[in-house]
Amino acid sequence: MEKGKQSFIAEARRDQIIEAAIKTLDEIGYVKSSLSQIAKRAGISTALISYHFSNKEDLINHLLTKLLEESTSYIMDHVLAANSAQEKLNAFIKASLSYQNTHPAHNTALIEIVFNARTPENIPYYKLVDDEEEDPILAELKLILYEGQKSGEFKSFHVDVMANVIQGAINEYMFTNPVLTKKVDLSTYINEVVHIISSAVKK
Amino acid sequence: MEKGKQSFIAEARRDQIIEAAIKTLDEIGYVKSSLSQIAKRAGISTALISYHFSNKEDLINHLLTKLLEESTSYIMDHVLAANSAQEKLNAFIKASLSYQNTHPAHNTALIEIVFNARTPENIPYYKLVDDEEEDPILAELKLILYEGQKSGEFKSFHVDVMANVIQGAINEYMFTNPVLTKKVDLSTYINEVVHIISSAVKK
Amino acid sequence: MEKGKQSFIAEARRDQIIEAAIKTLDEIGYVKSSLSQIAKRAGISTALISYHFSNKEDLINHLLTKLLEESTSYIMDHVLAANSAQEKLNAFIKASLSYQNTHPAHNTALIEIVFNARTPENIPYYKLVDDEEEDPILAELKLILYEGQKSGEFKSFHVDVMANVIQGAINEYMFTNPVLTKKVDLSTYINEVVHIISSAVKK
Amino acid sequence: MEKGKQSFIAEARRDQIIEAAIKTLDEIGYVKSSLSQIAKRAGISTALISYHFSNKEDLINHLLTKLLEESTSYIMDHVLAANSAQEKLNAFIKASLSYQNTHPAHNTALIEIVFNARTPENIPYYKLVDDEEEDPILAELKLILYEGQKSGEFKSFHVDVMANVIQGAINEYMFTNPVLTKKVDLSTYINEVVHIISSAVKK
DNA sequence: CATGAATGAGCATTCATTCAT
DNA sequence: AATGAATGAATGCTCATTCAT
Repeated sequence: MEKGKQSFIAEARRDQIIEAAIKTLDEIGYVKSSLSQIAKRAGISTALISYHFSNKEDLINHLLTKLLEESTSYIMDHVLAANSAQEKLNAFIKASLSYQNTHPAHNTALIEIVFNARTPENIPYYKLVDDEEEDPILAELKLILYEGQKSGEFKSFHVDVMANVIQGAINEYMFTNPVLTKKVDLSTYINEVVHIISSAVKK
Repeated sequence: MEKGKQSFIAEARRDQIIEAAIKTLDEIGYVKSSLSQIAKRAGISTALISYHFSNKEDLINHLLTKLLEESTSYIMDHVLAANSAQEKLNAFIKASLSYQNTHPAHNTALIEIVFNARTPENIPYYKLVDDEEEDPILAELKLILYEGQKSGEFKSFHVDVMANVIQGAINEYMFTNPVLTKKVDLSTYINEVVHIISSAVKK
Repeated sequence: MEKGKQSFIAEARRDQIIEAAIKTLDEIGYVKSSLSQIAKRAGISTALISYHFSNKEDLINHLLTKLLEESTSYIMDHVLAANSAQEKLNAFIKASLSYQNTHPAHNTALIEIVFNARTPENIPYYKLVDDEEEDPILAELKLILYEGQKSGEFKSFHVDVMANVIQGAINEYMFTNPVLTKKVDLSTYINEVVHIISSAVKK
Repeated sequence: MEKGKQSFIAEARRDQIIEAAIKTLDEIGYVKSSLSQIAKRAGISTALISYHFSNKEDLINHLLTKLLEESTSYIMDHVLAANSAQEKLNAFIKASLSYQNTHPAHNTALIEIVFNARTPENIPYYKLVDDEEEDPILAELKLILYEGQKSGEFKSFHVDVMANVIQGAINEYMFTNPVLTKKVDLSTYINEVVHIISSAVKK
């Protein structure tokens, strides 16, 4: 398995570069995150990044995919462990918010990319990612809400809007972290949001 | 009053530059919004921007202040016209969301700055702006909620969290504009959010 | 004429850069002629070249245009001063060869560009320039030959081929300069070529 | 004879690389012909080129030697088959021009190298190759002219200049290929040049 | 007040070359 | 013999800023 070994080394480097990119995005933000800044944090030359990724865009896309997959699977795992629609919804909220605390750098990196990167046609990523087909998280949330309505657990409401309100409650916390955290710690925030949303959907 | 006249001209220039900056941010995003791109849209030289603003950061900060004041006063005006806490809350939600539609370029520019700019110490603006002291909007929202509770209109809930949930519901809409808008138009979204939040706060 | 003065300065800089580019091409060849090498010879920063020319390609094209115009007018001036077809032909050969001696750096720069530069579509310049419509020199040479035949000074021959043979005799000298020059100096070469070509065209 | 076998393999590799280099030069020109472009066309790694040639310059020089030897022997073969000086001269012209048609890629590669490569001292190759000692073709051409004069077939003329004129007539055709070819095909060009030169040398 | 001219610093990327395997 | 991995140097180019006019 010579080849397997070789790709293992390359794969390890790519992972290392991606981790360094996350660190860079977290520390100095998207605008200043040049290849040389990433290389510095990875302890390698900038040319090596170009060797392993065809483009800066290519690197960013790989990074974004990784971050999305990671957060998605984290949330999915917790949702799948729950049974009723209400429990799944609570698990969804809790996991989404917990992820921010357990992976702060990854979370910041995700924000930095989504709100800064643009396609070559100048379309911001934040106007792309919430496409239902491409965002399994949003799809899952809507599924939970639909099923809860079908099973009679939840009352009637506009699913798309409710999903957006829930996502907003989750996302808003991570943007306001430092100030709000002083007053409201994460577990309190989770409990309160779960309570507010529960009473908004429960029959 | 030669000096007064000069200030007036200078002030007009500064406004012109700021308007061009808004247009630039809206059209090509923060990352590509160089001084020369802004100057091109203002029909002036880049050097003139440097003359009127000590820094690019200085320009961005003035621009941000203007955008915040503008949206703040827009929302405040609508809130002040309402009477009961519930009416004020509804007005707050409606005005916040309407602003996105009536001032799309300003709104996009605001997002671009908040999520891209960082202080010299590399602290992202989105971790700064929701400081209660600096964000009169958030303060007003909390005030509405407090007064509603005091007057008995609203039930008991965690005001900081509820304020965050409401802000989240508002902000989330503007990030997901293109996809969600196809399904849910603004007035529907406003009605639904008002309904959801109302039943979450009403006694 | 403020504006005239300003463009005069800019024009002077552009000329200075173009002269430096000629020197650079002559000294180190096309392949190594980077903007920084040109800037070094001009005693300015590379950024200033980018300020005055939109592109490296743009600079090269301006340079090429200048070199072609210069050599063309040099040759034309001498041809126009002659009367009969034979005299014009002799003047053409003499002037073409003399130009190489009087403007050696310009001549080398011309060769370097023509044989090295390629269009974005990868077509070498040397397959472009000898287009009759774009190369007034070749057109003039053919005209002389045609008129000589019409007036009865010259005998019958294939004008396109004869023109090519004459151009070849001229160009070949400049590629082999150092070696041939040791044996055959320019005036000897001119005399001999004039003699050879004369007897090839004369009736 | 292990070593002999190894040399044989190595020699085959070197040839393969040289062939790939010719293809590369023909397709994308000297400036863009990087080792990686050559390696891609050879189906090997760039490192292997560095293994078989000490330098890029070394590769270019081997390639040039090969191209020169090839065209030289092609022309020589045809010249040696002829008898009288006049026949030899005609064969020389015909073979030189035919080679361009029968080996177009090799011919283009030759031009690309000769007009682009420079020695470390920045002397262009086109000012080197026509050294009589290093260019057996030019030597042969002069020999034909000398012998023709000695045998009384040719009249008196300056041999060095005449050789240059003939070489110029040959070389010029390959630079102007696309435009001239539309009007004058190769066999016509050969016939006309042979005729022009014949009457220039014949007694 | 306004600009054209100018620059140093930084950018992403490519290159020829080296080296361990 | 052959390669993937790695790098320092160089490329063309853009940027925010300064300055003389």
